[in-house]
Amino acid sequence: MSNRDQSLPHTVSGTSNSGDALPPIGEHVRQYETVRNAHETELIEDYVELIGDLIQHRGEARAADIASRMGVSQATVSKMIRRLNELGLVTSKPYRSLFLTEEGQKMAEVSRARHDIVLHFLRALGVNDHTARIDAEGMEHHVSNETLSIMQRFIDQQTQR
Amino acid sequence: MSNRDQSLPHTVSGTSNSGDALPPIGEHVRQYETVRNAHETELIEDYVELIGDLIQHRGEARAADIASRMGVSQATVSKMIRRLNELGLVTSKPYRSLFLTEEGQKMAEVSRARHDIVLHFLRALGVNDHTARIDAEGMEHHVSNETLSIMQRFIDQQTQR
DNA sequence: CATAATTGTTAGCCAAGGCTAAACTATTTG
DNA sequence: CAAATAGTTTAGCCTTGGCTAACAATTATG
Ligand SMILES: [Mn+2]
Ligand SMILES: [Mn+2]
Ligand SMILES: [Mn+2]
Ligand SMILES: [Mn+2]
Repeated sequence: MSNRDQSLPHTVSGTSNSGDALPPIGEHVRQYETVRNAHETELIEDYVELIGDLIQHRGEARAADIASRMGVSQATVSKMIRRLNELGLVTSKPYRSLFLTEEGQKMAEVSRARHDIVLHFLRALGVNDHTARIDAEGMEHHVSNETLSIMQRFIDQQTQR
Repeated sequence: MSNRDQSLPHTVSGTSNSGDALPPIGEHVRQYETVRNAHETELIEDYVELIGDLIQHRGEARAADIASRMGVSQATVSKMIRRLNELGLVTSKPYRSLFLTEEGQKMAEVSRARHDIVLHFLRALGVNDHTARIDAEGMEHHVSNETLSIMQRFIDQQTQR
């Protein structure tokens, strides 16, 4: 299993992390930093997006539904809702269902739009719907606007042809 | 996936999270679960991959280099190395540089191969190299094997034409 | 070769995101 | 309408992944 053999014959197209020298330190740091930053907002975005979806499709967002859809305990959801509250993304009265603030709605919208682009892109690429949904749920938080608009272009090309 | 949807004029290509009913609970849970699982191994993979790269390009992997490339304190790296040790991925003697175990090398290889495919794919798609590197660093951990092999196919098509 | 600089480790702190168990509130139903 | 059920919150625990400060070891240098 050495790494300078022919084990990856097809990836010849250009620069690669394995074949190349390491990136300059500054850029390398920025890569990891960007990922760390994304991870700080990921879960929040997923919650807000889900709350928006529940309101839209079910009329209301209740903590129990969030818990069962996320596959997580109600206690976990309750704690998270307090955080979302402190962040000014939702409003909630005790034992009542949730509402998104203006800011929360904005975030839900942006997140859902991005999520949809990634999902549609994967499907346009030829990925099976089930897999595409799973991959999109994680990928969506790590896709730059530049990549997003290229994905959108790709979707448009694939679908109107 | 459900149908009966006439909203969303531009996203016509198929099912969308926003226009559609919510996914069945079981599948929805699996999406989030997959992301949570990925997040458990992400950092580990990045460390191991970086250690492999440092050994390959610099001859050795020292904690200080890891810290400066990851943009993180030496204490953080030291703590993480203990974990990698416990996981059987690296061997290390105090104040000495690091080595990957068999298992660590395997993980480094797999991670790097996957990372390369994602990076090459983004570049083949038309994403600027700098952006592609940043996006790939996060996306790589959320891409299924199915999607990976479709990406590889895409790369091949783009480059030999 | 003694000291300075660099590198690595340890201790102790913090926030996030999980969990279970127990208490509390609201809703449904006999 | 009282009791049972369902939903929500709180308390307290755990792990991960950051940090700073203090200390220890190694390596470089005058
Ligand atoms: Mn997501
Ligand atoms: Mn992620
Ligand atoms: Mn990587
Ligand atoms: Mn990565």
